[in-house]
Amino acid sequence: MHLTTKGKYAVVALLDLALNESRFCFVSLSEVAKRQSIPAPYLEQLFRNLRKAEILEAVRGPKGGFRLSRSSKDINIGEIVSAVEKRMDATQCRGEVNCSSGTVCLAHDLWTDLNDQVKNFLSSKSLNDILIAQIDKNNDSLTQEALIASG
Amino acid sequence: MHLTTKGKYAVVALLDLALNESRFCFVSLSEVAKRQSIPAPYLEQLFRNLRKAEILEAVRGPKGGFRLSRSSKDINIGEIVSAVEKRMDATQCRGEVNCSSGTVCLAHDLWTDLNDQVKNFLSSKSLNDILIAQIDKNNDSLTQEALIASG
DNA sequence: ACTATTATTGACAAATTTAGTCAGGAATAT
DNA sequence: ATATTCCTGACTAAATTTGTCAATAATAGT
Repeated sequence: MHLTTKGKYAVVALLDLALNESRFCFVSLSEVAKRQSIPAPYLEQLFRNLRKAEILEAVRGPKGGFRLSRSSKDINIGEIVSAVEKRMDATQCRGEVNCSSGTVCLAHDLWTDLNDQVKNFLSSKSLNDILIAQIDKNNDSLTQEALIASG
Repeated sequence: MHLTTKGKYAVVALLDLALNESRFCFVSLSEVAKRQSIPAPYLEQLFRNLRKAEILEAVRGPKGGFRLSRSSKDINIGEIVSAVEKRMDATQCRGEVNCSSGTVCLAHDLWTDLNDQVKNFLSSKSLNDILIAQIDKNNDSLTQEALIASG
């Protein structure tokens, strides 16, 4: 089970897109890359995968760019991560499929369960959920600061 | 967050040890390695870490070998995995600690939560839990077979 | 004391994966 | 036309994982 910068970059980039897109406006890859400090050519690779997974839509040319192909409420973190990560599945015992045959893999169910656990967690969160949580948090800290300042 | 063969080998090896040890008998590394098809010199590295983490005890010389330093009920999968995996922590945003300073990492809490999720799951399972589950499973399938055979 | 067995240590090497780069091409608004 | 932007495939470098090796230390049995 591998969660690398790919998955993290992808999620952050999509959050950035969700924040900065408007219905009729596409956001260029280079803007996102710059704002989030992600190497642009690297992000291209990731966006490629996200487009294949029908999470992103693109338009070429000037004023072109990317936008989410669905509402941020209907895109969950799990699908983003598995669109860009190739080895997210923890099930494979040493990469071989015939794990239960031959020598029994004593821990097979353990890894299956862990896998489900992670998958369920990531699938239960939408892009929008993350944004809301972040905004709430900022408001709280602003309120805190205001209270302290006024205190 | 990386779960590699190291973590999997370690868990399987300890399960093997738990199954094959008796209170006064140490099991040699090479036996475990052979039974579980793990390259012995590689397993040495892992056992080194498991001993440092005080999960294993060793005795050298003939009739020497390893055994669990505690009851299998008191060893959880989480500590085994973190004894051998160096990058299990998913929190770090691109490896940097100062994530929340400077540019805000929009997804920071997400990865923290995921981390907790995995950590809690793995810590909640003891070696013994896994063994019991496996034994129950085998009994069930034996019962199934017996039922089928008896027609 | 000698021998065989087994763990201990540190360093090394190969294979794989991740992370990042590059050059050229295709679409499109102006 | 031209500049902008996405699209594609291939490539490189760095890091990590996986596995190996050789020499040493401890100990049981003889």
